[in-house]
Amino acid sequence: METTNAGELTPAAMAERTGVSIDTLRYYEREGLIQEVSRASGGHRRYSEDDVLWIEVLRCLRETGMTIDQLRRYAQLGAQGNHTEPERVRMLTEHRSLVVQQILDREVAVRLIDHKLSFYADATDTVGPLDAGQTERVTS
Amino acid sequence: METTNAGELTPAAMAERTGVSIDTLRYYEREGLIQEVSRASGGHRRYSEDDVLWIEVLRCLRETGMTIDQLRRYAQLGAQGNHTEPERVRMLTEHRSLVVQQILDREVAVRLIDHKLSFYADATDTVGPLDAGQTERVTS
DNA sequence: TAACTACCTGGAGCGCACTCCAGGTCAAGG
DNA sequence: CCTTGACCTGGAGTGCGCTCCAGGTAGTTA
Repeated sequence: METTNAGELTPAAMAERTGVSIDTLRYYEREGLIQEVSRASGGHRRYSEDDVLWIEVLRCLRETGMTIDQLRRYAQLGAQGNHTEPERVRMLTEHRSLVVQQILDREVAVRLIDHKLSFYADATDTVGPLDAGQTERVTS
Repeated sequence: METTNAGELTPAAMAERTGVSIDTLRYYEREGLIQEVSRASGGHRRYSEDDVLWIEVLRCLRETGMTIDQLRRYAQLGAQGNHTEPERVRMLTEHRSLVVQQILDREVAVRLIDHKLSFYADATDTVGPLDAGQTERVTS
């Protein structure tokens, strides 16, 4: 096996660590979400521990609905230096309120599901035809 | 204008009420998510108040990640009568735990964003070059 | 030396959830 | 009667985020 320095991860190891597939890692790099991944002899990628942290940030933002476009912008701002901090803060603040809203929406969803479940629990098997359709009453 | 009975909604009115576009309403119907929408003369759809409630349930489940395939299955179970209740309960219960997990994930995301924001707040404008990149330290 | 394995690149393909379009119908208003 | 506008249908198109593939290279193992 090709020698691997301490703290350096092969693509396979990186995929294992982060749960992001090798293809997706390359895709992120192509799209400008990850900069300058170092290379071993033969051109093989070697990811650092910092790369791991960065991927975890990307995934966290991505999984909460930030688009690839926005992630690219955020990454490029980071690469451009300190003067871009206000814009990065703006992006994070905006995304934060989006995520907070997602939480609120999902809390509503859980309550709706619970309501429907309690409806089914009450019904046991003595329900009439009114309950058979798509629209047993939802509004409490 | 074509006569509209009380409590009946034209496609345009339905879109307005539910925030779901006319095209998407038709798409849902084609896909079997909505059954037997009534028609006015000339074949124009007329949605009922029950349809409104059902669409709101669909959107609630859809927006929390239930796929069209699963929604179709859920809708068809509803149309098949009471004996499908156990399966519907199973689907809702499973989806519920997915949504709960989404909430937990998003709470983690908010904390991560707050951490990064507090990092920026501390930095004011006296930061060194170490902070410029993609990977200012994230782990507390 | 030959085979094997992990990785490389550029580019095509895919699944999902819509979204749009062409061409047509039909009731109401002028 | 003619125009207008909301709606109809079947089917094609779109954008996003991956995911896969062909053909090639470079170290390691037998």
